[in-house]
Amino acid sequence: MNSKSVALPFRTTLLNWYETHQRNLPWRQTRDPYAIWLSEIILQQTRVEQGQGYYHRFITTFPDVQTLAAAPLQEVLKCWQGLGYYSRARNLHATAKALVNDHQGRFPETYEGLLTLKGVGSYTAAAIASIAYRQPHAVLDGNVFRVLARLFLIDTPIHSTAGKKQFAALADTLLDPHHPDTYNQAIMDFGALQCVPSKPDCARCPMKERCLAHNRDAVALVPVRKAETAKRVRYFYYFVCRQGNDLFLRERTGKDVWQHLWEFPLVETEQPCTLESLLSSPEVMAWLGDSFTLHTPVSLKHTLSHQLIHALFIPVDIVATTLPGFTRVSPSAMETTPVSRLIDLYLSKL
DNA sequence: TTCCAGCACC
DNA sequence: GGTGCTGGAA
Repeated sequence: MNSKSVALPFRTTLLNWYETHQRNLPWRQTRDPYAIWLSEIILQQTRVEQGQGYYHRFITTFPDVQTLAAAPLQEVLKCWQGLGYYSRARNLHATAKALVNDHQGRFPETYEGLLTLKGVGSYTAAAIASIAYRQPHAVLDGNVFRVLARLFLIDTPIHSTAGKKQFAALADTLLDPHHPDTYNQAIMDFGALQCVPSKPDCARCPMKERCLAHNRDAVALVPVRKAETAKRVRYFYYFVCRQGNDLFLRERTGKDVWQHLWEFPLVETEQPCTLESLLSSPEVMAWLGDSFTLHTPVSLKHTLSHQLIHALFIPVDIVATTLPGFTRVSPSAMETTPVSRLIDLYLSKL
């Protein structure tokens, strides 16, 4: 295959399509690296429709890198609550502080410099370099993998070492070096709107004549991904200790999900267990004290990328006014306390 | 109810 | 290579 001979007609067709189909997104109205960086971090693993509301809240609350750096992490996490992959918010905050403290609040102006930022990998570095600085770096996100795998009928697994090399080389050949910003946004929009993951409308596709997957009836077969590993199953028993309208929570620490988010007293097991056995454990007895009132437990199932959590929320009115190791949180203080989607969902059902 | 899409770090 | 989330489509 001679990639160069297909690059020009591909770019032309793509840019023609983009002129009439491009999405109007708020972060496309700027070349401010801060705004572009913020939008790209939010959009990692996140759909544009969901990301827009968060982007608006962030850019309003933290209009520049100085404001973000000066904010407490808890405020950033609260703004991020519900978006998932909370390390993105922690890295966002850490990077803002590093930029302000060590680089006068200015962003690196090269791809390699951008790569040194926490939370910025090859995709995000290429996106910022091309969109904010118009440097010729091809982005390779899920959309681009899909478009290229279909057009050139590539069945190399996209995340294998060989696949990454092959797709990166191809993407670099196709990139329009004079308009890397427009080109990159065009191919991502093309993947998001036209060359969609399932049942794309190939009859209306401007690329169909030269799409190998379409011509060979193999659109559904590519891109190829590696089989994913089995999910870990965990059982969470949350004791929702209540003192009047107040609740007791603590911050999650350690190398696990939901770092720095807050939660109720928790017993975790690998196997399901009975409420009776939990109530006889010394830890739980210490939380509940001698006199308490149990209420009907609420069961929720929560799926994470590599885990399945069976959660049981057990509301208990307790007599004690303090719980060692926990913070007593009033309903109004809950408004500023970041919690996981799981706990948010439980609270919303009350 | 299940499946699936979407990057970075350790 | 394993791990971190959520919401919308199927």
